[in-house]
Amino acid sequence: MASDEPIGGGLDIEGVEASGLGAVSVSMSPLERFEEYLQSRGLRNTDQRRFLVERVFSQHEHFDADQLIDQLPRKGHANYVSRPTVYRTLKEFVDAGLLRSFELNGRAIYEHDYGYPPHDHLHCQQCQGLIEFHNEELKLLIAEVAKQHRFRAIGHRLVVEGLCDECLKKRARSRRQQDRV
Amino acid sequence: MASDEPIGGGLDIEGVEASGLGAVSVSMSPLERFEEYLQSRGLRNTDQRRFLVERVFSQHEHFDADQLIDQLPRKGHANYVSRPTVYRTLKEFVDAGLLRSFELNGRAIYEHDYGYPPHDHLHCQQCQGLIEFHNEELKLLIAEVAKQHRFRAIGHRLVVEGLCDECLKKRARSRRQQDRV
DNA sequence: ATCGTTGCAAACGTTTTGCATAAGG
DNA sequence: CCTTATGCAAAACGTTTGCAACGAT
Repeated sequence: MASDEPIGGGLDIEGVEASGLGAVSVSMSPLERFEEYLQSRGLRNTDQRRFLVERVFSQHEHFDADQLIDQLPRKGHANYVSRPTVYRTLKEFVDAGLLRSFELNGRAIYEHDYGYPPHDHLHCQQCQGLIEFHNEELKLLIAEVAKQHRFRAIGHRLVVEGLCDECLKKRARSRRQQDRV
Repeated sequence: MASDEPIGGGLDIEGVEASGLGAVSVSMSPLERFEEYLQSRGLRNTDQRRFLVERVFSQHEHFDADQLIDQLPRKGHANYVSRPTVYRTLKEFVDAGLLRSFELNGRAIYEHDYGYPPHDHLHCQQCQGLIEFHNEELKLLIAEVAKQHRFRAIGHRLVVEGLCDECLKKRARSRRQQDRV
C-alpha cells in the first residue's frame, strides 16, 4: 500500500530562505546545504546521500517513504538505495533542516523545509490531496495560547480535514446523476 | 512500550452536550448514547462493549489502546476483553461519537468527545503530557482559510509541540545545578 | 587505519485479519 | 435461528535494528 503518483518530475527550486538558526547563506542549494551539515557533524558524504538529496529536491510534492522508494532504481540497477538507508537518510534530512515531516494515517509524510516557507495543510478525505496554506494570524494565536499556559512553543502541526473543491464538484455531479435515475 | 499511568481513576462526568448531528438528548449517559447508536445500526449490545464504555468514561484522560488494555482484567479473569476486541470497540466509540482520536508518535490517542467541548492540544516533548486548550478564534481562522480555498472543512487537528511550564522549571533547576559544578 | 555507512535479514510495535465458536436479537 | 461479535493465532503495516562488509576521510 501507499505507493502512487508523486516524485520524479522536473522543476528545480532554488533555496530561498533558511529555516532557522546558523549563518546559512540564502542561495545555497539543498545539496550544498546538506554537505555543509554533514561536514559540521563529521558525517559522510556518500553516493546514496547525494543521490537522494537530488531526487527529493528535483520536485516539490509531499511524499512518504514508499512513494520515494518506488521512484528510485530497483535492486541490481545503478544508484540502488536500500530501504533502511532511505529511512535513515530521510531522518537526516529532517535533522539537517532540509525536510519537514508529519504523520498522516500512520505514515510519515515529508515535504521541503529548506528554502520553503512554513505552512499548514488542508487534507481532502476523498482524494487524499494536501493543500498548503499560510496564515500569519495562526502564529500569533498559538503564541498567545502558549503564553496563557506558560508553554514554550517550538512548533505545531495543523491539519484541517474535509473535502477539496474538486471532490465537492465531483460529488455534486454524481448526485445529479443519481437524481436522474 | 506505551503503557504507563492514566485510566482507572474515579470521577464520573455527566454528558453535558452532544457533539453534533441528530436529536440527541443532552442528559444521556455515554452508555445510553452508545446503546442508542448500536440499536440504530442493528449492532449488538454485548458485555464487552458495555464494560468498555464504563471503563473508558470512568475517568477523563487521554489514553492509547495499550494503556487501556493494561487497566483491564487479564486473560482468565472476569470481564476479560481481548486485544482485537478493544481495538474494534475503540473504533466504534469513535464512529458513535463517544471518543475522538488523533495520532501521536505513531499511536492512536483517544479522548472523550461525547459531552466534552472540542479543543486542541499542547504537547510537551519532555514529559509527553497533553494540555488541552480551547480557542474560539482558531475556528474562525480555519473557516476563513477553508473559504479562501473553497474547501469544506469537517474538522481539524492542531498539536502545538514544545515544553510545558513544569518541564521548563525542571530544566532551569538542573541548569543551575550544572552551573554550580 | 579509522570510524561512519551500507545492505541484508530479521526484528520491532501497533493494529488488523481470517476463522471457528459463542451469544444477542 | 440467523447474524453479529468474540477470541485466538497469525498476519499486516510502516519502520527500525544488529551485524558484517564497505568506503569516505
